[in-house]
Amino acid sequence: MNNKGKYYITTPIYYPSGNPHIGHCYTTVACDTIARFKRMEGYDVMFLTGTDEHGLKIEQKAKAAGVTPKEYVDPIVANFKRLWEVMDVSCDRFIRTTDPAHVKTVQAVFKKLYDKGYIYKGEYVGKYCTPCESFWTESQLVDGKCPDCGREVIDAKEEAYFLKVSDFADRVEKFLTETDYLKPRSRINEMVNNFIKPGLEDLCVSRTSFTWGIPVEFDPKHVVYVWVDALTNYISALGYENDTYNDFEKYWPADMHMTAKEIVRFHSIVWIIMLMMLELPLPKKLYGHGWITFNDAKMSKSVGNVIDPFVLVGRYGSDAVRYQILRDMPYGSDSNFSNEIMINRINSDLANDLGNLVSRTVAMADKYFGGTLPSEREAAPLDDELVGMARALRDTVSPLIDEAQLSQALAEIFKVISRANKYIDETEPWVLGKAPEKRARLASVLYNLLETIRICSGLLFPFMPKTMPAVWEQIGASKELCEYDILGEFGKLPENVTVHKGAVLFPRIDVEKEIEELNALLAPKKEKREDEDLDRANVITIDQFSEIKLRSGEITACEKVPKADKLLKLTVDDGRGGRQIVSGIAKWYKPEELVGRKIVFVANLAPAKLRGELSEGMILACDAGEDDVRVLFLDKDVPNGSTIR
RNA sequence: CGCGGGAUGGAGCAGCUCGGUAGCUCGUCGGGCUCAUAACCCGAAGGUCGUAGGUUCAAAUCCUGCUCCCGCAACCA
Repeated sequence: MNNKGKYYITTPIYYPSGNPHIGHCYTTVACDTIARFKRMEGYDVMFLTGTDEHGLKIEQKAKAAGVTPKEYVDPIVANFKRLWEVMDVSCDRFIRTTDPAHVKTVQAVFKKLYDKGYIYKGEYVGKYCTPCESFWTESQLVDGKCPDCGREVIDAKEEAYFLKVSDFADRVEKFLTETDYLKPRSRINEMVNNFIKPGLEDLCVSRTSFTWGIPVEFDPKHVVYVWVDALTNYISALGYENDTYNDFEKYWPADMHMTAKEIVRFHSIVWIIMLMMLELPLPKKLYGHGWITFNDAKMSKSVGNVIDPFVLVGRYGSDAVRYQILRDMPYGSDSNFSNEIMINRINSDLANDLGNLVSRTVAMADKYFGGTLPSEREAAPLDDELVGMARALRDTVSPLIDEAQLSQALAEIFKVISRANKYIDETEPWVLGKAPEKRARLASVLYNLLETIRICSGLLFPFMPKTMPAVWEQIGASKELCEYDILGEFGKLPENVTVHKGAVLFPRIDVEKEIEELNALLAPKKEKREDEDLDRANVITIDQFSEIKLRSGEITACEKVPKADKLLKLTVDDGRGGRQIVSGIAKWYKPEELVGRKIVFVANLAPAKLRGELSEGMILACDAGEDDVRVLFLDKDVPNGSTIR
């Protein structure tokens, strides 16, 4: 194997506020497959993944759970690592933003950008509302007053550092439109039209309102905020500005950053600008993939449709899960996931086509030749198409891998597998087996099949690293015979190859039975327990509760807020002359359904402007299952304005 | 008129850049085969290519209007 140089590939670092889900699996497994393929091709690969552990949300969750942020995050990070092990993810390095090396790099990068004048302490005149203790930008103000409480605001200097991204707008736009960096290309317009053309706003890169983060060295009451922390992982993990690692020179720039589409924005604009500021080489490719959706809804913890990857792997094996999610994700857009889709895919492709092809081929070699092929051969024109396809396969697949077109790559491989199944029908080995004078012809047929399987399984190895070695064992191929260099050649198995019948590679799954069992298993009891634990850990006193003034009220008028698809504007009789409340329930209630109904509202909530409409209070409603919300209605005879306690 | 993507036989998708036979996978039905994990192979049924116009000898493909879905952004107090 000749060395072709280096290849650096990264997943995003994941936010460990909850356990990993199937969406994390997709990105990571896709990168793993590419990493394995590039290694096979002879590249010196660095495959990085990790976790992004700082931030307000984790600080809050930890507090609620009564532990330190690090204590909160550690077991979740361990879960990520365990999942990657179970999924056969061959990452070379795992970076945590809490690693001392990363901390050191972020501080150095922050200082460097500051020294170069790209990071500055916010000096624009911020508007500050003293009672609310909140900063506002000019554009957020309502009639020049605090959008929260409507009171006067004063000029104040915001204590935050900003990254001066605006100066680089032209250069990033040029980079995005004139290079091959961002894929799929349709995202380029999206980025340019949405974020660059309207004018890039300087990015807030430090916070003083929470402490769970990397302190700014020269101004320790600030912690570094999100993107400067998170994006820097791609270079801190190589040892840029730290001594823990030392392969920055070797691996940077990245050959492939892969992310889901929602953070393409930060990887295509902010990251590029940061690197320009640091005068570092720019990464070569960013692929923004779609989401795995479940019944057409975005994968989300709150909707409760998370498919536990551990359960799936436990039932079908890591290779089958890897195969399905990679096969069904179209390039650049979303893919739908359901138990049924997964099982059907496993059955039809892996069990029926691939597994069965291996099984029938090996069985025939066993039956007709006692497992070892004789060396006589007799070719026929019928062989040409299959042999041609198998020989060309490697060079068809390889460029697809470079473009992260994994689904397409699998489709190409399975075309050949399909052709091989057809070839068996055409050549009718069972007929040849009955005629002693056709021995040589039969040997050729079986040999062609075994060779086709060798090539396909070799190319499938990066996708399904656990099962393919079992295939090699069965067709009598050593690992060396499945190396990349000879996957483009036909006829590498020894003439007198010996097969070994083995266990069924991918057992067929009984769809209906399996779905029943899965549904029972995947009932969302786990989520609920987590919620309960949080409730118990997060108790308040009766005094705290009584600070919230709940009152009854009657909706006397109701209309949609224009240009807002979630908002309804309610006029509520509160027994004191009435008030207006804006509520985000337009999706579930029509205005006319609400008029005349009695509801519960929070009477002492700070007023706010929503989409230009004043809202004084909040009406109570509850989550009612997946994507449904029900308002709490009261009996008709409750007087308006009564205290609720 | 905030930005973008989509609407193709029962399901999921390709085709549209460079107009001229609507293709693939799954499912359904019929047949073949028996080496194989009731798997494999062949064939058939099934599509006004969202809608209304326009350009053209000819439009799924180009142009215009409209409807509906889906992301992002704003907004769920």
